[in-house]
Amino acid sequence: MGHLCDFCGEQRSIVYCRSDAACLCLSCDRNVHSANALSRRHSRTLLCERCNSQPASVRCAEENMSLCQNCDWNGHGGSTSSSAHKRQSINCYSGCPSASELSRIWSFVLDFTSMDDPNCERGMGLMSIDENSVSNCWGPSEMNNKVDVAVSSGNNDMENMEKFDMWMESSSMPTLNAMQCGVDQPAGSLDSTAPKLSSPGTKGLELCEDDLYEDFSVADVDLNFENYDELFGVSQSHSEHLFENGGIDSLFGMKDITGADSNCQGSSGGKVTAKQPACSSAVSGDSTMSTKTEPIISYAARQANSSRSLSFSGFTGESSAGDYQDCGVSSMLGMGEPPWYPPGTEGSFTSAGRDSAVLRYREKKKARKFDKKIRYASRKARADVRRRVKGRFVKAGDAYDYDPLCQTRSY
DNA sequence: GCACATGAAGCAGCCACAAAAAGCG
DNA sequence: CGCGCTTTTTGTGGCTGCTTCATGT
Repeated sequence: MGHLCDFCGEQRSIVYCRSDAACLCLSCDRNVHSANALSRRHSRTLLCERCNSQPASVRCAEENMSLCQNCDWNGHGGSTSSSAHKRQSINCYSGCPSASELSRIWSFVLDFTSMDDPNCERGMGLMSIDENSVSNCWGPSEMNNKVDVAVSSGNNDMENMEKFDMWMESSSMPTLNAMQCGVDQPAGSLDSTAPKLSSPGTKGLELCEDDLYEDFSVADVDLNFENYDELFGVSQSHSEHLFENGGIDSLFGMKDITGADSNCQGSSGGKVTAKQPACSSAVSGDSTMSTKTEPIISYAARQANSSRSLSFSGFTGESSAGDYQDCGVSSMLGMGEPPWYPPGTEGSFTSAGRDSAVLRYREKKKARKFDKKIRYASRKARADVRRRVKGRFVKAGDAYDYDPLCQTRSY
């Protein structure tokens, strides 16, 4: 018997809500998170069945258990036999799925047949793709999808690239485990095929100090798919069909991670499309959308047809980098979801190796500075003695209102 | 709880010009 | 390939105006 629900204290907790930091049974999960639009956006995932306290990040097919990162490491990190276990990443969901949908989708976990609730009829219509599920919804290999991550901030500044590199270096993130895609396209829009991403509060993209993986605060990254139909040109029934077929894969974005997923090469290989041209199939983040108004029609979407590029905007340059401090691509990391290491690559890290990587990351992070750097002292020296008018440089000999040398002002 | 006003904070852009970088023969 | 010259690009800081956010009424 696992951990009891934090809310009712009676049922076994199944779901972990990151926003509430609570372990909930499915019934309470549904009740709590159907209360309002805000709570529906809470990111939830399965609860680790080993420690019963942390959100599960992977599911071990051999042990038939959902495991958090730590338990996964402990269980699969060292032993060669167990490390070969076939595992699947588990991503988060939000919204208020109907019980029947849950029952279908989570059939491998448990049976929810007694949970049907007409109050939650929106069901899968409110299922949102959170950061994690995007990677899967966009790119199951069998769908021949390709996901390019374009990190754009107007112009793709190197700071963001550096941050992306840092993240890639430290985690070798194999998937786009982090996006909650939003679509806010008016019906009939010419560019209706181009879903738009936004990340309200992108400034909040931040890495906390606690842990390399737990650092990624994706609660601040709130990207939702809306208007799924317009986006993908697929009816909801179709999407349900996709869920049916995809099962938990569709909901949690689980995918087979024992095999190299070509769809994730864009991220796993660190491929970053610096700037994405406007294109109908592109997911442009240039225009922001609000996730707080329209009913969220979000799906762990499997997009079946085209290669799409996902671009992120809202990443600010160094001047504002202090706000998110670390990884400009934290939006690409799932709901605080630790990245998955494919076996044979970083996934074969031992615990010591991981500790070493974490240590290196932290040292590098500590050494990182976001203060303004003076690249040319001579230019600074020159600027320091330049006369100005209202802060602007003036030509030599022109009238000025501020002279740094004598601190005189004409006003 | 909502609407509105106010203040604080953050940010981009502007300016001239020397230094650095790039281009060319 | 290296040199010298010319042209182009870059970076520097204080201030303003704008936007966003928080707080109070």
